[in-house]
Amino acid sequence: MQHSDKTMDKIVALCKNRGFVYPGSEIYGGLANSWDYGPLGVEFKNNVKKAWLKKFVQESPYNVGLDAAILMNPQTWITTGHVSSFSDPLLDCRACKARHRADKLIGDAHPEVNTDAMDFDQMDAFIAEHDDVLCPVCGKHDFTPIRKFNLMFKTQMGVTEDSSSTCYLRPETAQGIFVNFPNIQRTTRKKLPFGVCQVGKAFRNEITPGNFTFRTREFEQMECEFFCQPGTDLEWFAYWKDFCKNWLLSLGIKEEHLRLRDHEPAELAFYSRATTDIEYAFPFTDWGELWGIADRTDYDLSRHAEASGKDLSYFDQEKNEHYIPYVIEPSLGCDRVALAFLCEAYDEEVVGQDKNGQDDIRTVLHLHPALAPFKAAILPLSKKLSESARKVYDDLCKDFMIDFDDAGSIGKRYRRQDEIGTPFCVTVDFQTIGDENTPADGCVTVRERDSMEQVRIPISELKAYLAEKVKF
RNA sequence: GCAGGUGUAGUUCAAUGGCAGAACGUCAGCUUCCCAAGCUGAACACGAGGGUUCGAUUCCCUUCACCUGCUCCA
Repeated sequence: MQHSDKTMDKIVALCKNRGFVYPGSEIYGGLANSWDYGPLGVEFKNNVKKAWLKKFVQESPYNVGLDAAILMNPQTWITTGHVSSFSDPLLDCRACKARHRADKLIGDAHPEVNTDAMDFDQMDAFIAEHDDVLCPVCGKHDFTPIRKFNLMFKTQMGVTEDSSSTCYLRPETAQGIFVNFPNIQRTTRKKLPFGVCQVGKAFRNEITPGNFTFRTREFEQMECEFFCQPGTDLEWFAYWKDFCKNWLLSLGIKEEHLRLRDHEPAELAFYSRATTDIEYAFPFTDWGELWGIADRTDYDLSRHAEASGKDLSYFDQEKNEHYIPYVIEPSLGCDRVALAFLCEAYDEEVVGQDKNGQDDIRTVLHLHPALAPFKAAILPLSKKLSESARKVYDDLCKDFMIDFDDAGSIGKRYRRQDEIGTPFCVTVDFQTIGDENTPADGCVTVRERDSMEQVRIPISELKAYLAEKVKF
């Protein structure tokens, strides 16, 4: 598949046109960078989540699920450092208007200075006193004061607006898992290693969101926190890297569109021992991060144990000792990976020439059947067959999400289904029901999206046929 | 938030200080019946607010959204 500059525009247009994704609050002029998943989009995205949960929970010998609250005790975010440091010390160059991070500017000019130990006022003062801290763009020393961008959404718990009720929308889902670690371990009687998986919304006041649903302020994460014995963490780190990559490949992402990028030591977050990003070749950028797989050591549980005063250690029966588990965190952006699947699936095929000799283009989403919004569409060959086709639909819809369409020519309906990624079209024809001369054969034609090949199948076998084809 | 750019049906494009057009798409009817056929008809747009003007989609201001950078890392 070749992506051109226009590819992303076309995908966005298709999304809006067919009901995958609409701009949020559109009738009021929109809301910056918010997107609503339409009727097809919600099916698709739910399928993405289902496929993730299937491999990470249902079929996993290690993992269990959780759905923690978005609103957490605000102390959580003080403990994690989000309240104080989930914000970047940004300042602008007055001369050229470029924006920089103050800690990076200071670090560049004075590598010996530990900016992590400085607060914003100290950084401001340091820059004012050292005129060798220069703008990397224009080389001048003329900066605005540091502006504080706290990336957390604040809200009030309770009806009175006093500060004691300040609450935050979670900026990551992970903490809901960490604070529940003892509960989950006790109730599931799981022994290490085991993981806890969660799909849920998180909120970040990004300075610059963009690229359709790639970076949004409200987004959905699919995270696993995998707890293991210290010392085995790097082994498990490698295991989950592989596992995650294979999940993407098994759902149709091509290997050449994926890249595993190990973080340099300097790039690592302060709590992380090792981090690898799985990146995808989006049409709008060279590589965009899909999945961050991090070795978080015992940082999170230790901090929570310390701050809460509760014992979050694990008792290892075999070794007869208590210890804080290490954590491997594969964290996947749900909206991002959904977008990657769409980009991967999008294709325009030349399927012949029209009557003017122009290329006849078939737009098709080659989605994995498990991800496709509709598994099949029931298409009566003629409107006279609509009633019989309805019966097929009524029966099949109990087991599958399917569509019914009897408007327009059969070719047009095939194209519509191709464009939304429906893997199978089932046509009910005159032979299916028979007439005074021909006995009914009770068969329908099943047309496959990618090959466009057709097979005749008895209606009685249709369910089993589809079930086999769409399983993941 | 800063700098630059862009806003006309769902989409792609027109035109205009004085009734905003087309194509494709959508819907209805007729017809056809296995890969965007045909005919007839219909619905649908000047991003929002304000100003100048007899009159603004057009000129001015504000705002909102989108695109490109800075920044961000799910």
